[in-house]
Amino acid sequence: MTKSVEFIEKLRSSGLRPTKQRIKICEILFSSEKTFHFSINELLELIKKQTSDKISLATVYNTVHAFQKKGYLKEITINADQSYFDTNVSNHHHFYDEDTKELIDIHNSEVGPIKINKEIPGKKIKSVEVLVKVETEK
Amino acid sequence: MTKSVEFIEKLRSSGLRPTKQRIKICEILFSSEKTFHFSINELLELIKKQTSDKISLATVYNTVHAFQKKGYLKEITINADQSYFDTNVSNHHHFYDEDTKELIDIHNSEVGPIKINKEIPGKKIKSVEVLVKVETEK
DNA sequence: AATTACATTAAAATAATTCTAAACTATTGA
DNA sequence: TCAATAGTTTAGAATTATTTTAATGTAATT
Repeated sequence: MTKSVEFIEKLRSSGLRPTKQRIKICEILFSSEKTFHFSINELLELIKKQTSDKISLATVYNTVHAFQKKGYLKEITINADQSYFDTNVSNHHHFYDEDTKELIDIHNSEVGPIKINKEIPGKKIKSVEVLVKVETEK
Repeated sequence: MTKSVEFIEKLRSSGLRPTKQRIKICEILFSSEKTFHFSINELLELIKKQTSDKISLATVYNTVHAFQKKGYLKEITINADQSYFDTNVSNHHHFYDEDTKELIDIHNSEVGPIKINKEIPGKKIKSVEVLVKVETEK
């Protein structure tokens, strides 16, 4: 359980002013060791549940994007319907169940080395992400 | 170069009425051996260029989704901004250049076997897709 | 404490996509 | 062949996610 002072430090050190909205969002996103996935609307719901003073939708968008730019959040793109974010910013992969819309982490160590036998001159690999689509057996 | 009669056959055999809109879209998408990626708007542009009678936006959406459901198109999700579709429905992977927004196919044979050392009881793997993000070297 | 630069906000704007319901057309079967 | 029907197309309205605007508020700097 990280404390507000640490979030203030984290924000300030990355050039973001520690406003009460940002601190609150940090608390929601980064207090637990456990990482998780969320959509903007799910985050809004969490905010509503955890605080009485409301944070505007625009601020939630701004903050999430700012955190993403700083590398505190990672965007996950599963479908084009909506953006999802991941508080796990380490290099990892995902299972996605199209039936249940569930998204489950696959740790990097749970995927064997991936060999890409194709090169494009002038282009350098930044990341390799695996998405495993699954179905729930009936 | 596939001919209209074949598209009519293809449509009919998959339970889709061969309307002139669908036949035209088939011609645009499936006439060449080469596969390609497109967004709905890009497809609209292609339609405008290749025919005088216009096809409504709703029909383009309907048709693309119908073709996707029948397995003639595959949706590719790179970012949440927009949907992209691929006329290459075989199992394959992609390079994506975030600088140039370019999307390049990686044939299945160009990726080594991918070992997923994680199982989720009750869930069966349907597909394994690799997205390799690249940057253009400056 | 005053200034300045950055943040937050509600509301409006935008963009992609879906819905609606009326008009149209391919198919079916008398 | 032709009417009935079931599926299709369409323009435009509706919806949804996201971004912009511009006014107000607040943290940092002097």
